[in-house]
Amino acid sequence: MSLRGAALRVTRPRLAVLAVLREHAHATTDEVLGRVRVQLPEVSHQAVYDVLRALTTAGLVRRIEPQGSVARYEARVGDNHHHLVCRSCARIVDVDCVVGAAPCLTPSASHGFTVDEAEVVFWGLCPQCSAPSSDRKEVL
Amino acid sequence: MSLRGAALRVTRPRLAVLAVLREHAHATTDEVLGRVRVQLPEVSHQAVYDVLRALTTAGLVRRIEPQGSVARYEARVGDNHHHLVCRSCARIVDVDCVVGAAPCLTPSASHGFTVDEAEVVFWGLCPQCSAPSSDRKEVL
DNA sequence: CCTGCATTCTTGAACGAGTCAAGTAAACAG
DNA sequence: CTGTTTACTTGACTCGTTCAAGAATGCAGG
Repeated sequence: MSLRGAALRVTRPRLAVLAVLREHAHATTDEVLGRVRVQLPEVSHQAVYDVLRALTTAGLVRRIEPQGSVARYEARVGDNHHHLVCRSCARIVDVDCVVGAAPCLTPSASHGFTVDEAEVVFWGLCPQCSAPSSDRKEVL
Repeated sequence: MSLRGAALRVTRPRLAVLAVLREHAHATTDEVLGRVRVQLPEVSHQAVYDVLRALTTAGLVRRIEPQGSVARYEARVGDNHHHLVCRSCARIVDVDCVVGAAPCLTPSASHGFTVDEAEVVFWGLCPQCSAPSSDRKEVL
């Protein structure tokens, strides 16, 4: 069990949050709370905040914050993958590391910084939203 | 005057905000407000929020929101440059487009998305914070 | 140089994601 | 089983940002 491996106590809320994130990537705290409550109706919102923070700190979960969105979480960690975000419907999909791999993740001039991660977000329109007159779902 | 070019009325608050951002890149709304008030003590915080939004919409200013930070603004626009952020002191510096240019800005699999922008944030430690025992300024 | 209207600014309240704090409950080492 | 440490519950609160109504200002046209 990954919780034990991270020296975290195994509790119902933690197991439930992990299960939710494995099923539903890029969920917001609120969405996680809602889904966790299907199984554990009594969990508090504070518990979910605490759990998400603990899991993030332990590296079992990754927190992302695309512009204009509240924090979202995903259970896919350790592979430094990136995200593609639709400007229209806010859909998020994972993309593997950009082509050419490593060279892309080095800034041209690092100004003396020791860089340990390159975070990439691709912005655009998803297939549904870029289709001329389909039943797109506009955000807002 | 860039304001006229963007079909925006020329007002004191707008001129002041633009001037501040040209001097101080990556300033928060609050920092902008403080600096603007040196010249125009009466401006309201709402005016600064409105101005920043108008300038951002007009493309005269760019809004960035690094993880864990409030919104920041910069007057350098149109060149899709990226940012290097220090995990320790939160310092932000600009970096030109990553090496190799264009190829880096194409996701390996676009899942049908029409991508129009690749936003890159490099995380690490600035020279001061990565120096062994200098007088680093920790954030927090 | 005026006039009038649309836009912008002032004032003050409200919103919402996230955090703090104190006390109760539960995990797990021994 | 017991005790201690770590989680969770409850409820208040912070802070960046937005909303709303009315006053002020920029500027096109006369």
